[in-house]
Amino acid sequence: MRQWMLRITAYAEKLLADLDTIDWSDSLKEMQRNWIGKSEGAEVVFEIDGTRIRAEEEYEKVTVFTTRPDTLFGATYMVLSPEHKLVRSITTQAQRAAIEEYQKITASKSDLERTELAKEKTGVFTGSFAINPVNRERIPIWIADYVLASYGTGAIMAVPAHDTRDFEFAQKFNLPVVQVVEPPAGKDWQGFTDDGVAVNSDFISGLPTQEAKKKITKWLTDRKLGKKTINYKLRDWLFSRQRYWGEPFPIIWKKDAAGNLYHEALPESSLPLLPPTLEDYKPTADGQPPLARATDWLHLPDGSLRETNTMPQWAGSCWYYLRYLDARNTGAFVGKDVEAYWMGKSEVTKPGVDLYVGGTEHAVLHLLYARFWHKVLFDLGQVSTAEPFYKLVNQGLILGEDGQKMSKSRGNVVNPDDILVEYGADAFRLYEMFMGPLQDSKPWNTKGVEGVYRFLGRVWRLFVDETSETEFEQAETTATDKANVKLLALIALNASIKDVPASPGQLKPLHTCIKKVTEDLDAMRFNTAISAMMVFISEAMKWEIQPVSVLATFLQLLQPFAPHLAEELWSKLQALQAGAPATSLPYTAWPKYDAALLVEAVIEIPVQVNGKLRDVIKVAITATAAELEALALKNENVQPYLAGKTVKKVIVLPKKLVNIVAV
RNA sequence: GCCGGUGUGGCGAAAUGGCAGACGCACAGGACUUAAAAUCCUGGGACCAUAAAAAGUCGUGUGGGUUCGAGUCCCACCACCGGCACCA
Repeated sequence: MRQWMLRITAYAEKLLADLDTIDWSDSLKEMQRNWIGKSEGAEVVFEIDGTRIRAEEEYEKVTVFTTRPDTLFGATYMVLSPEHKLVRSITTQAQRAAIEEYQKITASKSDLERTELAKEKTGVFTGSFAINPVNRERIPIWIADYVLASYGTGAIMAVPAHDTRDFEFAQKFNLPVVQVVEPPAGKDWQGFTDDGVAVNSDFISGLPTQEAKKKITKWLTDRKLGKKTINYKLRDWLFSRQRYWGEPFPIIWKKDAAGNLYHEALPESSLPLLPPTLEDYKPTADGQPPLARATDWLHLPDGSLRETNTMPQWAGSCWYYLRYLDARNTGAFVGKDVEAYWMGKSEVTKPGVDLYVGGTEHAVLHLLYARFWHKVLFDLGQVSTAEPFYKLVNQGLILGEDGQKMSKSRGNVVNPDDILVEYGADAFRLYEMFMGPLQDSKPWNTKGVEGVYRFLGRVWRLFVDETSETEFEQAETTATDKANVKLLALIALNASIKDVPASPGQLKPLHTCIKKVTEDLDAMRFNTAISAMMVFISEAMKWEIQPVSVLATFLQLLQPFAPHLAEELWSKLQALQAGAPATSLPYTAWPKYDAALLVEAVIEIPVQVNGKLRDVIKVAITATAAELEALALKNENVQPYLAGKTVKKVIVLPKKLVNIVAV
């Protein structure tokens, strides 16, 4: 079957290097690094003994990949993957049956079986020998399924003394183990896989691992027996599917004069290419993808044929954030100006998507694929930035009430719809933000929703007159038209809310709250921002008169957390404020706090003796270090702890604390 | 096995190296009520003590270390969560 691949491996290096330029969590970056799996090493060419008849002929050769070329002198055998193309030609007559049997067994195993049954090493000797290029030693060539055809060259040199897998294999099949690395004192050289010093290795003996690698790689390169190589675990991306639902490829197939097929991209003028309407979405009888059923669509007037594979689901998720910027643009996938405005860097916007919040389940696939597409578009000059998502936050998983992952089988699923009906969207939203840090996984607790629901109730009662609410409720029960919005007009504000200037004692808690909420929003610490608002409300409930200006500012702070409630109360407040323009909350300027209002005249200073708290004293904020020290030393709760001791030192931090060191 | 993260009351959690447990849940006591719900007030880490308190001792997974002072910094270990896993 002919399939399409995207050459993501060509971007492996950029995808890896640019991780350093983006603000993602370490764990996420690490997952991508592991997925890309860069490893530096060398390819080494081994000749196969007995594969030439005359001296002037070349031997058959096998190339292996190793990250430890410095251990080449310790290679005591070689392993090819069972699928390696040379296996057939080098297998001797005596070994042929055993080899073919082993290949058959391997082929019948799934990838999963091959790795899960990995405890015990298996393999078969081919009967042939390779020649170690550094010392001309003959080493046996085996095949074994612990060597993967898809990685490196599909062949390895085995150094059992310094590789765990090779060591296990050598033990099982009684192959020789030769030490070529001297570990640090106290460690056994057998199975030692870290860096050490080369031994028994001719011209690299005595060199530390890193230098030994360089020297032997150069030696091999000079003699054309090998070269420095970088390998990636990242594979090219199989990008076609044989089903209907997916974007069709804008590709057509033609025949040249000799009758050979070749393909061409559709011109930009015939984009976007839409899928044809089909009655039947199944593949054709002869195994063609469903699109082949649309004969009118399939055949172009000039005799060429359309590609019938479709793209996988990933295709859309790789660029949707760009299309969203300019979704109605019929001339391009996104307008250049629009793209530059939203994705480019400016004084107000960060480069790329400002903030991307998503779950870890996308850590390697979606997030790597999207970065790849974006980089291709960037190299084509179609987008302004090299990365799509400079700042990314993984929200934590909400677990069931039992602390387990929610799942139907466990029966611990909480349906948001039920919560919305019971407590409303504001309470639901507020609770999710209040539960704890955004990035953490944490268990759901419906009682906790009641807590924030009660807080919203307190906010409501701070603003709304109770008797008017009762009237509203009665009117609502008797009303014939339940949806009558005018009934809401019955709800009146508390008489204690007045358009009067705020006192310093009222401004201080307000500005404390503005500061905390502002800072916490920036750092996405929603839980502590909400806590600050709870503290403010408890305070404001104690006041006899609530100035409109103070409550209005509070609503601005509440708006991002509980938008519906805040907007409703805001509209009521505006009626009280003479000449206030009728604006909607999200369009008002975010409040600023006045640091001067937060300063305390008298503060509490903890007094410690040898680091232990003994008293707290109240002092003027202006108290000097000398005054604090004097006050602390003569403090009656402190005195007993100084009795019979000498004061060695007194640590005084004005506005902070006093610590007396006494021995 | 390797990589990343997290360990603080009964529970969710706070805490620029400086009063551990803010805020919330659950719980207990009280007020209002004929009663309940709702609401409001009060209490609360553990231990020891007491009629009740005060005072005291211990306390942020475990063991060390740095510091006048460590939940916070350093070293070792344990447990849990997530990811990768014969990648040479």
